[in-house]
Amino acid sequence: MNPTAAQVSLDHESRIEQDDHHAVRLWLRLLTCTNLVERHLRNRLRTEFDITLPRFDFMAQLAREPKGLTMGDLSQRMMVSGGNVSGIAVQLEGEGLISREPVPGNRRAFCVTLTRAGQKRFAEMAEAHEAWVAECLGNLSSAETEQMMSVLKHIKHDVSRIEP
Amino acid sequence: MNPTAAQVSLDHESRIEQDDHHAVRLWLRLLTCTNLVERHLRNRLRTEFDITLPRFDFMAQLAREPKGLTMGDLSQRMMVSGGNVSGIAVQLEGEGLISREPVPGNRRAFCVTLTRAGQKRFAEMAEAHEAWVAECLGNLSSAETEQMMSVLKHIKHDVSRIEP
DNA sequence: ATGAAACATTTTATGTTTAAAATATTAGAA
DNA sequence: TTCTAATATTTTAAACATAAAATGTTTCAT
Repeated sequence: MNPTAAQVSLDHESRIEQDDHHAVRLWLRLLTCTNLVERHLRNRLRTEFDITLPRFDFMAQLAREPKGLTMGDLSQRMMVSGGNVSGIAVQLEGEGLISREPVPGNRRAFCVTLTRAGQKRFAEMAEAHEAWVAECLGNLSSAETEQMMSVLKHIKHDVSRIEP
Repeated sequence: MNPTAAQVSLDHESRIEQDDHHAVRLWLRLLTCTNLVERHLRNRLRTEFDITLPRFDFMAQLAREPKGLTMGDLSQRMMVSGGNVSGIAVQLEGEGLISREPVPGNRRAFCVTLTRAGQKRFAEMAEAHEAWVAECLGNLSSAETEQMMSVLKHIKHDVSRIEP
C-alpha cells in the first residue's frame, strides 16, 4: 500500500469523522479562549470596580440606549433568562445606578434607564474595560481581526439556522 | 479639507482608540458566538441525555485518561475551582458513573475514573455531542477552520502573557 | 525527631444562573 | 362580553461557581 493510495482511500464516512474531530477541536479551543478572556475581564472588574460582569453588561446595554429598555429587551440582548435580569435590576436599583419607571401605555412593562450616577459610573468603567479588552485582543494584525470577524459571522449564521 | 487629508490626519491617539473599538467589537462577537454554541450544546445535553454541561465535561476529561485523574487534575483541566469539582464528583459518584479510589502511595489524593457504566454512558453522549458540534462549526471551509485555530492560539498566547 | 510549609481535598458561605411555575396584563376571537 | 392566547415580569427551586476556612497528609530543613 503506497502513501498516495492511503490518502485517497479516505472514504466519505471517515472524511466526515475527520471533519467532526476538527470541529470539536476548534470548539474546545474557542471555548477555552473565550473563557480565558472572560475570566480576565471578570477579575479586573471585580478588583478595580467591585462589580460583576453581568452587572456591567446590564449597564452597558442601557448606556447604548439612552431612551431605556424593558426587562424583556435586556433579557434578550444579554442572552440570559428573565429571572436573571430581574435579580440584577433589584440590586442595581438598590445602589441607585438604574431606575425603573412604568411605561405609560403598558402596565406590564418597565422602562429601565441609567440614573445620572449610573451614567457617570459606567463611563469610568467602560473606558477601563475597553483598554483591558484591547490588551487581550488588540495585538492581532488587522488581517487576523478581519478573519475572525468574518468566520464568527459565518458560525453565528450556521448556528442560528439550527435552533428548533 | 479633502478626504485624503482626513484619512492621514488620524493621529496616534485616535488610531489607538480605533483599534480599541475594533477589539471590543471582536470581543463581543466572540462572546456572543461562543455563548450561542454553548447554549445549544447545553440544551441538547439536557433534553436528550438529562445531563448538565459541567457533568459532561467532567466525564469527558476522565474518558481521555483511562488511568484516572485526581480531583486537582480535574479542577485544573476543567478550569474551575476545587470545591466545584468536589460537588460534581459527589453527584456522579452517587449515580454510579464514576468511582473514587485512594491512591496507593498518597493518602491525600483520590484517583477518579469512569465506571463501566460511566464509560458506556459517556460513549453514547460523546457521539451525539460530536455531531452537534459539527452542526455548529462543521460548515466552515478548511481555510476558515485553520484561520480560527491559528488566531485563537495567538489570542490565548497574548492573554496568558497578561495575567499577574 | 520536630516544626514549617506545601499539598489535596472538602466544607461553608455567598452569589449566579437557569427552567419552570406563578402573577398580572393585554389583545383578539367567538 | 367572555374566553383564550400571548406578553412581561417575578418568584422559586435546583445546579453551578467561587473564595476562604478547615482538615488531613506529605516533605524537608533544621
